[in-house]
Formats: sequence, structure tokens, C-alpha cells
Amino acid sequence: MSSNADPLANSVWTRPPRSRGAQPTLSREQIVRTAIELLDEKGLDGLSMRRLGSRLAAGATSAYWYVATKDELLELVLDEVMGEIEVPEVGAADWRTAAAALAHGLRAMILRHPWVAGLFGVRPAMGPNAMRMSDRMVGVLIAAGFTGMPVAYASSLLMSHVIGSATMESAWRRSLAPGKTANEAVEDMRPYIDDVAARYPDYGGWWRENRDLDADRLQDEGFAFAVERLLDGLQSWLDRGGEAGPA
Amino acid sequence: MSSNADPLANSVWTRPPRSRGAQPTLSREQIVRTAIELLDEKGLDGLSMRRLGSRLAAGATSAYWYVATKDELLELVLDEVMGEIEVPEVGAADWRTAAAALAHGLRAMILRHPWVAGLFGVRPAMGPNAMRMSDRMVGVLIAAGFTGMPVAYASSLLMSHVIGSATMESAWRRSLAPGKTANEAVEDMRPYIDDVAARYPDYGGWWRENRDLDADRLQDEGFAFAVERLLDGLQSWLDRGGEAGPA
DNA sequence: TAGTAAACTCGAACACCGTGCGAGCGCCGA
DNA sequence: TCGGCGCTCGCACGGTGTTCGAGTTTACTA
Repeated sequence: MSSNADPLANSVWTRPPRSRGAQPTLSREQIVRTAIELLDEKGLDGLSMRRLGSRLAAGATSAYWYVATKDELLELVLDEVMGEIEVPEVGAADWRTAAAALAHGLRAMILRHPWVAGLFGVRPAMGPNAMRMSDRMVGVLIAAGFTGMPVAYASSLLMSHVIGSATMESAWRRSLAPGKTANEAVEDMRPYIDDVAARYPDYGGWWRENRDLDADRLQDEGFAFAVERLLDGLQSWLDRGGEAGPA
Repeated sequence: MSSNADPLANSVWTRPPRSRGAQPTLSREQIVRTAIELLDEKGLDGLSMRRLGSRLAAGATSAYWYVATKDELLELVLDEVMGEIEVPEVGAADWRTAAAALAHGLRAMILRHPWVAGLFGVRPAMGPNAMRMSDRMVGVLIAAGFTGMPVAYASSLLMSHVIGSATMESAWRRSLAPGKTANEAVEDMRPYIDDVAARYPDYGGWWRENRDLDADRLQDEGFAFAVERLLDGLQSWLDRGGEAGPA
């Protein structure tokens, strides 16, 4: 995390006093932390620079000394939550377990902070914490036997899936009326869905047979199912020796 | 962000059309089409109700007669572009080919309209055209032998992957300086990447061996690779008869 | 010790945004 | 001819991100 060669230089005790100027009352870390607080409470739209300022007990534009732009703040915020993901030790388990842990960890983070789903599309996640995650993923895949471009392909496959499913899931959750459970929401939409089902034969037939389900459990199970299928696909490619396989 | 007390009654899709009256100078279709034009030209941030109005040679708020809210307009716009995706005829090809065609069609649409990547996270895509696509996907999967919940899981797996990878790719493209090619951008970032590579052994080692690559081709190949792996995973699950497979 | 300059805070202002409201317009059925 | 409805749109409200520059506090230098 620290980009400092000498750890002592960063220590509270040995850090030299400021060369000039007033003591800062704010800090980048504090700003990022408070922004995340605000985002968790009120979502992406709930974060404005003015609100951030007032929650920091500071002026409306004070944060601009530490952060060039709101976009930049969001980039910092994105990387900060990427740091929450627990990465497995290299070589601690077989590669499937490790890769699945990374995928589930990323998903858990997004569910904890649903607003991040809307951030992945703005700027690529390239901060140090995102890099740490990529590094671990690459390490796991190389240990599994991948080499060359397929390392990047497989890594991107896993990340893409998590981000895509979390994006869709958080869109779905956002569309729920605040007080309602997922199942109640499905109940509310049933007339519309039934109407669609009547018009589309395949979807409709499936829906008629599977309308009684727990919408929340479905998301978790679907994600776990997807990760396993996805790892199966990668594994079988490895087992075949990296060839295209049967058309 | 509109309030969503009753998602069904508020839904764009269920509201009956206006009955009769004088001839309008605007129309919902025209508004949606013009909004897409604007979005293609200037991106998500480039669309404002005022700009839309003036491009329609109308007042700044005239569109509000046809559309309750900007969010609702975006919902219409999202479904409109979902209608651009060519869906395969049912039974026209084997299921892998059909599923791959759907995935590639969805991706092609997103690359044509990069701003949609930012829309999937706002509200679920539930308009008629999105439903048409889901129906076709479900049809393909049922024909392949899926039943019950795995139909939904597999469908969501395919869609999630496309949306996730397109989200990341469009974030990447947006971060490029407007005039530059992808390769030039990689060149610009090399010092930073090298720095990261020096800190992270796995990623760094891989990077040193694979730094000479075509960034654009990488995206296409990676997507194709991912789709094949993903279909492999689903296929082998079917072949095993739908059991969990070896841990 | 006085002076300078850097580090930092922050209020005012600008240009924009989404949207509610209601006055006004032209067409239609009666 | 007239009332009412479908439709347009200017105005205004309360936000937004960001720039600017004046003001404050501090540490170093002369």
C-alpha cells in the first residue's frame, strides 16, 4: 500500500513536521472514508461534494484541495473498497478453490457496497488494491497451468462475470420498492410477467413451471452455479492441453 | 432517480397509450431515436433534457409530455437498443452456436452504443425487446436440455458475462485520450504498469513476457475465448446429467 | 524579530442540471 | 361557435460540479 521506501519515514513518530503552512484539518484518507460512509447510506446519487463537505464539518469545496475532481474521488473510493477483498494466500489451496474464493470475495464486497456496480463502467479499476487482486488472480491461474494470453482471458472472464452479475443484481434490487422484500416485488410484477409469458412461448412455459421460487436464494445459488460452470470450462480447457476443443 | 412505490403501475410498459386528440409534433419514438443519437455522439453525460429538447427543435421541457422522467426515457432507450440484437431462429442451429450468437450479438450492440454499459446498473432490462432476447435464450437452453432453475442460471451466466466484460471494456475505452489508439494508451501507461509489475511478482512476471500485444485484438479474442469456456462448462454439466461434478 | 511564502480553508459565483407549474395554443366534437 | 382537451414551452426552484481568489495559519529566512 505504501509507496515509501523507508517505512520509518511514514511513521507518525518520525515524520518530519510540515515544512510550511497551516496544519491540515482534512486528509485524503478521511475524505475517502467519509465518502464511502455517505455512499453506503444514500447510494451513488447521495454523494455530492457539498454533502461530503458538510459531513466533514468543512466548507463545501474544501475537499478539492485533496482531490482534483469528483471522478478522481470515485476512483480512490473504488480502489479503497477493492482493498476490502480478502485474497487467498498463493499456494494455500487448489486453484479452483482459490479462484472461487476471489470471485465470491469480490461479489461479497459489491453486495456490501452496491453502488460500486455503477463505478466499474466509469473508469477501469487500476488502483493499487485492484492491482493486488489482479496479481493474486494471475498467480492462481499461472499455478493452475495457464500461460500467455489465456491467463489474461481467464482472469478477465472471472472478473467480468462477477461484475456483470453484480451489476444486474444491484439494478434489480434498486428497482424494488424500499420496504418490500424481493418476493413481494416479484408478486407485484406478476401480472406484467404473466403478460410477457403469454407472448413468448419459451420463456412463458418455463415461467409457468418455475414461478414459485425464492428470489433471494436464486441469486446466491445462481452465482455459485455460474462460478462452478465457469471453472469447469477453464479446467477442461487445461485438461485438453489448451486446444480449441470440439466445435 | 424516481421513486418507485409501485413498480408495476409506474412501469413504462404497462401504461396505456394516449387515447386521441390533436396532432402532436413530437412522438415517443422520435424522442427515443434522438436521445440515442445524442448518446452515441456525446455519451451518457452528453444527454440532458434541455439538449434533447433543442435537438428536437422543441422547448426544453416538451419531452416531458411523452416521458415521465429522464430515468424512464433511459429505460425506453435501453430497450430500443436491445431491439437491435439479432436473435437466431429457434432450432436453426445447435445450441452452442445459437447461444454464442446471442452473446456476440449483445456484445456487438454494446460496442456500437458504449453508453448502454452504464445503463444496465440503473434498472433491470425488462422491456419487450429485452424480454424477446431472454425468451430466445431460454428457448435455446431448454432445447439444449436444461430444465428448472438451471435454465435461469445459465441464461444469467451468459448475460452477466457479456455485460460485465462490456462494462469493463467500455470503461477502458473511455479512459483513453480521445485521439489515441489503444496501443498508444498502453504505451503511455507503461511506466505505471511497470511500477506495479515490479511490486507484484505474479502479475509482473506475466507482464514482462506478454507486454507486446495488440490491445484491441486482445479484447475480441478474450471475449471469444470466454464464451467458449463458458459454453464448455455448461455443456459438461449437461453431459454429466446435471450433477455437481468433482470437487 | 519582521517578512515572506507555502499550505490550506472556504464563500461566492458560474454554468448547468432535472423537473413542477401553469399560461397559452390549436384542433375536435358538439 | 364554443368548451375542452392534447400539447407546447417559458419560468422558476433547488440542486449539481467546479473555479477563483481572498483569507488564515504556520515555518523558514534575513
